[in-house]
Amino acid sequence: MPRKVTSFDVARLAGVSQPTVSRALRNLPGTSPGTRERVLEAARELAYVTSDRGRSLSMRSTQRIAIVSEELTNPYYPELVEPLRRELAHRGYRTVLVADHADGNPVGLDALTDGSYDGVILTTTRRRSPLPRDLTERGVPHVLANRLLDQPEASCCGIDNAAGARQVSDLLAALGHERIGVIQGPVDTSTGKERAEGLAAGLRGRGIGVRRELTRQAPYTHDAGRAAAHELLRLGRPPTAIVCGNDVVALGVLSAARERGISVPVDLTVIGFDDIPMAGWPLVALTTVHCDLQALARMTVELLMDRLENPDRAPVERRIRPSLVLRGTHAAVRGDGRVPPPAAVS
Amino acid sequence: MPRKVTSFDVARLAGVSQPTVSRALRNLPGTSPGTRERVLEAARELAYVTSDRGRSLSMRSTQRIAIVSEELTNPYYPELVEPLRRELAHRGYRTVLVADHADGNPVGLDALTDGSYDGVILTTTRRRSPLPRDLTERGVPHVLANRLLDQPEASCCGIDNAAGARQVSDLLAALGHERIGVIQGPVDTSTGKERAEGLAAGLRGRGIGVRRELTRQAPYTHDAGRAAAHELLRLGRPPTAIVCGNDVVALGVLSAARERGISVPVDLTVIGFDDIPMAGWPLVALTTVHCDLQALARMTVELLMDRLENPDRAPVERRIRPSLVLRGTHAAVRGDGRVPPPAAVS
DNA sequence: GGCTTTTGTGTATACGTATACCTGTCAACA
DNA sequence: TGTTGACAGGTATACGTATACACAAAAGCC
Repeated sequence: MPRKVTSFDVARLAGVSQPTVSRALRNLPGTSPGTRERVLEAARELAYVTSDRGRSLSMRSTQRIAIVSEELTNPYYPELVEPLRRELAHRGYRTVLVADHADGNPVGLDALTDGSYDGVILTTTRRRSPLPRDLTERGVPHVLANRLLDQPEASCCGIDNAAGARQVSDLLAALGHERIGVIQGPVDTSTGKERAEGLAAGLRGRGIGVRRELTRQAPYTHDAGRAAAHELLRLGRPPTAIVCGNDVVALGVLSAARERGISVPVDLTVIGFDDIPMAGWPLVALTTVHCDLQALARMTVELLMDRLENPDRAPVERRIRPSLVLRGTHAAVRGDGRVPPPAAVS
Repeated sequence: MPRKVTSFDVARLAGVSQPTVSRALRNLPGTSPGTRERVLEAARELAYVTSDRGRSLSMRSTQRIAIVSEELTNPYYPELVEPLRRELAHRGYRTVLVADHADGNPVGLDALTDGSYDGVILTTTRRRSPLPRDLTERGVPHVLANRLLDQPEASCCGIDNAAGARQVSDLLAALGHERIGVIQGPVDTSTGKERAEGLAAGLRGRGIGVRRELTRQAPYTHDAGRAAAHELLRLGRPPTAIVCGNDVVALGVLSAARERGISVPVDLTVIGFDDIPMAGWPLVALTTVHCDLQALARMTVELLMDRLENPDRAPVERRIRPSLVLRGTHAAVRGDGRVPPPAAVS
């Protein structure tokens, strides 16, 4: 087993000193073309790769960004992480995913502050999470993506959830729905709170009230959405439409409807939020609110770069405007007229 | 902005030398209880966190394992990564996800050999990928999970795909299907090859032939499965059952069937492979082959630990046995008798 | 109470790279 | 031809931790 090859080995083979190797390999000025060529040749021959540990220690920078997220089994987050990764790679940073709740314990603050990362992107932060403040105190640059804090302690980039919810309420009003069920997300998340409040406000503006007995709260999972939907659908007078905290919950509602033999959209309208790819599959054809995660990622990374360069600047907040996507799970309330056809044959 | 606090700062505050701090914080023998207490107190007061860069450089070990995988937007991989992460965390390792094809280029070999990781787990390797050999040459311990190589160059842990495919063929034969469509995975993946061959062998054993005109090949995506299914379903005599390379492809087939107004399972039986969580949703209720990814992860990590401790031992191969899961997308061929009911109401 | 053995802690150094600084060479210029 | 300056490349050191080794003090032994 050959010992790991270092820049000293390359230097010896090329007949130069170690710093010259460092300069030549990075194309810094102050190296003659001939020497540079000899160094490159030697490095190639030895299959030399610069040690990330040595470089990081010496440069006081790892060129790595941590993305903190709940388990990736929620299909929304890979969709958010991928454009973030791409955007960061484009700027020369590697991305590292850090699980939010490793085996039940909250995220290890130490793991984020041990110098492994130049910055942190938080994606599943709760409204009152102490994590951003902790990171600030320890001097780790960070921004929030997707979710926001109650207090503007950090720069953040989110979706304009109120605007999205308003579009949903406009659609439901236009379709004549009045008994509207709501399965909102967790209230300790900004998305859960903003979407629920935006929907209530939008419906109120159309003269429609949201009734407490038709409202449920569920974490962002299929099973929670399914369970909540069963509760609503077995009521004496079930809702004619169910608005969900996000798409995954909406998929749970569709599962519940399937189990009860309720036809969507004929007997029940279901609306999601996020527009994950699955929502666009003909099998699902979910009417939902589309969020441009490319734009969200671009803006988030921009904000992070700003934090890295100007750590003391005041935090800012940005919003991406979403748009309604009409697919196959909405229809006018029964007896009210025509029903849109299901997805067309391609 | 306070300068990053080091073990020297802690040492000064505690009135000891830097090495004593190192020893005390790690509970090494050779430190008196009184001194240890003073050091811990000082570390707490300064909110000291051991620098990962310094420790890694000094210890020649990062306690990090890289998991190389295609984009996480394929729902299978988060399901595999999560138990791997858990298993590795249990043994004191952090996990880092490395994208297989960052922006189109093959995975950066340098990124895996720059000393950032103590070992590598490859999850989406092709049958003839040069990556394992390269890693061996550069002395980076590694194992394969899920997929295998043609040449046994590395330790690996996979599913017994042939056994799973045989169970599928037994089921189809029992249901009376004879015109069987196959949408197999990429032939340059071991999973694609083994499942297709296993199915053909199993059916042949039951006196059923797999016809070339009913066979398609598709990458492991929903859209590819959907397109292939449309091809098969618009044939003059379409198949009565379609066996898919994996669940995601099967979901594409279900989408295509929905688009064409074909009823599953009455008019078409669809079989997947993997049993991703989505397959169990009542909305989908996919009949498929279940793979125990917990077991796969446990075995994989075991193999990797063995590589870390005995780098020169010969590679080994392990297989996890899968099992058929009967849900709602299979039925006896039409006109043959009774049809199993769809999923029951809960 | 002299001897060895153990124990606690400090000193020196390694890990692999990057960079401030210094030196020597050579071209340009008067 | 002596002076200046640019430039190539070497020397020394920093980054933050871990550990081999030295050394002094304390403890055990007769």
